[in-house]
Amino acid sequence: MTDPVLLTIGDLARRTGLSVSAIRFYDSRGLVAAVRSSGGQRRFERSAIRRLSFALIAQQMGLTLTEIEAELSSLPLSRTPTREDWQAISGRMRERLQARIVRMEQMRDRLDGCIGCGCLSLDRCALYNPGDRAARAGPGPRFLMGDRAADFEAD
Amino acid sequence: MTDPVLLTIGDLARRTGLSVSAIRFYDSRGLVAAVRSSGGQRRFERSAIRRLSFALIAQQMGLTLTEIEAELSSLPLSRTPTREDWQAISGRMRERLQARIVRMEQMRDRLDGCIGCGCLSLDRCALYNPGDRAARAGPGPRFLMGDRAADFEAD
DNA sequence: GTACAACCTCAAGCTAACTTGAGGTCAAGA
DNA sequence: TCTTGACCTCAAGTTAGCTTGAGGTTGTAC
Repeated sequence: MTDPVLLTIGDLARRTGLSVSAIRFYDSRGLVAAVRSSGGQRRFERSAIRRLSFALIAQQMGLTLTEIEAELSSLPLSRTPTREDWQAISGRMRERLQARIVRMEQMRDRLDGCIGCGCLSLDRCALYNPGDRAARAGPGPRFLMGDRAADFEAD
Repeated sequence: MTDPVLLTIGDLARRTGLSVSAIRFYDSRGLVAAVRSSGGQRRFERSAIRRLSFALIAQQMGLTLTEIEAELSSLPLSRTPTREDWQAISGRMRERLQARIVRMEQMRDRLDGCIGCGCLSLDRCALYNPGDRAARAGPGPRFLMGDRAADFEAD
C-alpha cells in the first residue's frame, strides 16, 4: 500500500471475503466508489469495507443489488458515514426483515392447515401471495389465478 | 377438450395461472408429465394442477426448480397421488419453512444488537451465515472472511 | 371443407449477479 | 533495472427460470 489510509482492491477483497472481480463489478454498479492511483489502479477508503459488508448482509436478507444500491445511496458521499447514518439503515433493514418473517409465519400457519387435510389446494389454503407474484418483474407467472374452487375436488 | 378427463396445456395454464410457455418448460424439466394426443399435442391429467400448484408454493418458499423436482419425485408416477402422499410433502415443506424462519429471526436479533451500536461490523455482529455462503454454488463470494477484528475500528 | 385459435418444436433472448479469459500495465522489492 | 504479482479493460460465458419468435401443424366450429 502506497498510502496507508487507502486500500487496494486486493486488500478490500481480503477484508470482505469478496472476490476482486465482484468488487470491480460492484464498483461499476456504483455500490462502492474508488479513487484512482496515478497509474489508474483503484484505491478505496476504509469505509468501503463497511459498505461491502452491508451489501453482503443485505444480500443474505434477500435484497437485490438494485435495492442495496438504493439503501447505500442514503449514506453521505462527501463525508465518512457516522454511527447514526448506519443506524438509520440498520433500522430499515430490521423492518424489512421483520416483514419477511411475518409473511413466512403466515405461510407456515396456512401450510399447517393444509397438512391436516392433505389438500394443498390454493383456493382453500391461499398458500401463495398474489400481491408478491403480481409485483414480480421479468420472467415468471404473469397473471393471477381466478376462481379455481372446483379444480381440487377430483384429482 | 376431446377427452373430458384430460386437460390441454391451455386449460392447465388457465387453471394454474402459469403461462403456456412456463408449463412447456416445466414439462421439459420433468416437473409435470404429459401424454400426447394423436396429433402430438400435450394432454395432462388433473393431478398436474396440483403438482404445478405445489411448484408455485414451493417457489414462494424459495426452493429452486431442482429442489421442487426432487420433492415431486417422491410422488407416485403410476397412480394418482393420495392425500397421504401430499401430506408427506407438506410436512417436509413445513420443516423447511420453519428452519428458514428461525434463521431469519436469528438475523433479526443480531441486527437488533447492531442497531444499538450502529457498527454493522461482521465480526462482532456475525450477521451473516458462513455455512450458507460457503454452500452456495455458482456466482457469488467464494471464500469466507477470517479475522477482521481491526477493520471496523477506524472507519 | 375451410377458417382460425391453439398447439407444436427449436433456437435465441432476457435479467441477475458475477466469473473467466485475453491482452496489456503498474508497483514494489532485489 | 528487472522481475513478478497485482492490477487494468473489455468481451464473452455462466446458471436459473422463463419468454419470444419463426415457421409449421391440429382440432374444432361453422
